[in-house]
Amino acid sequence: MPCPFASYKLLAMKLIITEKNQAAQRIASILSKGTAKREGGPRSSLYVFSDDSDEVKCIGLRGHIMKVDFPDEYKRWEEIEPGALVEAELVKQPAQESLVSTLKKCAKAASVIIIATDYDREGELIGLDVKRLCQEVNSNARYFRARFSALTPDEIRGAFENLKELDENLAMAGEARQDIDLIWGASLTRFLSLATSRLGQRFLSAGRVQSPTLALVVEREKEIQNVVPETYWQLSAVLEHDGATFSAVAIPKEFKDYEEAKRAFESIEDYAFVKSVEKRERQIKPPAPFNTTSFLTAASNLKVSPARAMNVAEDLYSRGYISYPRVDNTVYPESLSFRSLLESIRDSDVVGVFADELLKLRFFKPTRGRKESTDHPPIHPTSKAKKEDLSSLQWKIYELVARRFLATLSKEARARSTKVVLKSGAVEFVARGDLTIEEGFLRVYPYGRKKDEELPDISEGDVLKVVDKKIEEKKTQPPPRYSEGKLIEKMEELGLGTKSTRHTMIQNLLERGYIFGSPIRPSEMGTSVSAALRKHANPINTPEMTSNLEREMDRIVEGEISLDDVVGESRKSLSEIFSLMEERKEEIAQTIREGVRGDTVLGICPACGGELRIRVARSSKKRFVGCSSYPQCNVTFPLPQKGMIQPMGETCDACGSPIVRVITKGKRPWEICLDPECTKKKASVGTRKKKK
DNA sequence: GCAAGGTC
Repeated sequence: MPCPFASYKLLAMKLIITEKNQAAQRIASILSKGTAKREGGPRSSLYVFSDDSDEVKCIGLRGHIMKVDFPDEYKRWEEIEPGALVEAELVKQPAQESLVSTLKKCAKAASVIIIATDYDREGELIGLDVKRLCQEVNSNARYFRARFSALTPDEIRGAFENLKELDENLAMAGEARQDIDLIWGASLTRFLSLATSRLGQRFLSAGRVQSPTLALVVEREKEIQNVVPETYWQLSAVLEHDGATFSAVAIPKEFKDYEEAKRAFESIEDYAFVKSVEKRERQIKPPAPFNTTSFLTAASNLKVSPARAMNVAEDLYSRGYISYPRVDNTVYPESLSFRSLLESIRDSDVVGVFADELLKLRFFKPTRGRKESTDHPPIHPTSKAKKEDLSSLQWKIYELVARRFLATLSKEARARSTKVVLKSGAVEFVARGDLTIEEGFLRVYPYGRKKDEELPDISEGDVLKVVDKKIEEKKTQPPPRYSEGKLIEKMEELGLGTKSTRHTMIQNLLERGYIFGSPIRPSEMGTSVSAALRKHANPINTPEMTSNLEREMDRIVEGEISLDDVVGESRKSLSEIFSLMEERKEEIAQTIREGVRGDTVLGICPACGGELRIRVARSSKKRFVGCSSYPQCNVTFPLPQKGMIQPMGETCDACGSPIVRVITKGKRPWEICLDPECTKKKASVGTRKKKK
């Protein structure tokens, strides 16, 4: 018998599901006009309110709610041929049991379920996972999809007044990515690790994003080593005018032939004649708003690694100081009120005064970046901050974000550049000056500002005294190694990883001992793993694997091809790779082992000039450093037993022993010289004690 | 103990 109250509105319950707590809170607040209440303690992400007499529950997930994995019987690495993973079935499991049960409990009572995850492919996938879970407990509910591109009242109301259907094809495209990443990554990781007997924590990994990223670093190192430096000569002179001196460089900048350079050099007279003076004014535009990549690059320039910068930014975000830090967008949305943002940071330490100044403007003309998307607004401060409330690193990041935001609303700077061409003997010289004449945004955003290079006031026809002249031998420079910031930029350019994962990828490569140092260099192990992948599993070593996958995913979205087709094809090509790789297993293992051995060389023995290597004591199995000239030389040093040891290529100026870096998971890397008796070390320990 | 992608 139908319940007589079935159509009574109070019995209807709407369930809204978002991808993160922040979105749930905002949506509940907007739709309820501020009346929504949090249910289940301060750390819960369930919000309840009523709307047109319906009860509404809004629940915030924490990213993906399901994870994909191999069935249990594939768990033990040693007992399964890695090649077997290529064809293995995949299973989906709840990623967070407690969230799944809360979700199901709410779904049971709901008549309408609205999926309001992020408006992107992964958001659609999370949505499909949610729908499947809810359908297990409630087959009668109606499902909708709310799509919004910002957590603003207009966008949110618009999305909920105009509900759509879940795009299952888009979700399947995400599922294809998940499957392919797991199949390729896990099978190749296990193959490399098993072939070289590196199991446990020392495993060797491979993946669609990490391997091409490692290859970038390895390739750059190869380029650097392959550069045959060309010698050239450069002439310069120091000139004087009214007591002020400046230097000028001869044209051409590079003399390839020494005799020619010498002849030119010898022709330089005691005086130089000013042939021309050219002055130009130019504008320096304020920078574009921060998205994740440009933020991480800027932080990297301040010597804060992307991984740390991201950690701090997430912390500042969760405490309300800055906006959501994972964004692609570099254009402020219309809905952002600059005036109220400026007002909310005007009491900040250091940067508040700049906000005050900007508030005097009648309207704002913010800069725009090239990337415009609708995910989130560019990173900006959301409330004032006091230095004393934050750690020094937190303050550094807050200040960077706040200054950048203020800079995007500030006036351009103006600079005057001067180019002076002079002649002395047979040689023409050029001197350049650059002077900021209007500071504009540079006052609030001085990062990376170039120093003024001032030239004295010179006019055409002047005759200046040559007070010094030089002929210098120089060498062409190899391309520079990547900084972490530059590597993130390069990854973005190549489409590798996402705003949320790029910094973690680099962190991974560092923690696994594939890369090290700043700027980044590959370890011998990283180089040999990359070489092995390039030779035997090349697709995973190139950015094209990602771009090809993107194309296939687009076809899934268009309904031209199915998830199974794409994953099936992918399995087929991986299986071909495996059959060849298994034949060459010993050869691959050999190459990588040589690389690993290469990394045990820590430097030069300060006593005999031999090689200091990491060794393992036969009896205690403990590692230590020993000299390659043993038993002639019996220099040994102890080593920390945990963590990765990497040579820094430097020696301690006090004891002459090599300096190494110790990397322990979860800790900050630290550097020490090998000699525990080193006087410098004792001194520094002493000062540290004093501080306490 | 594998990947990459979300988020805390």
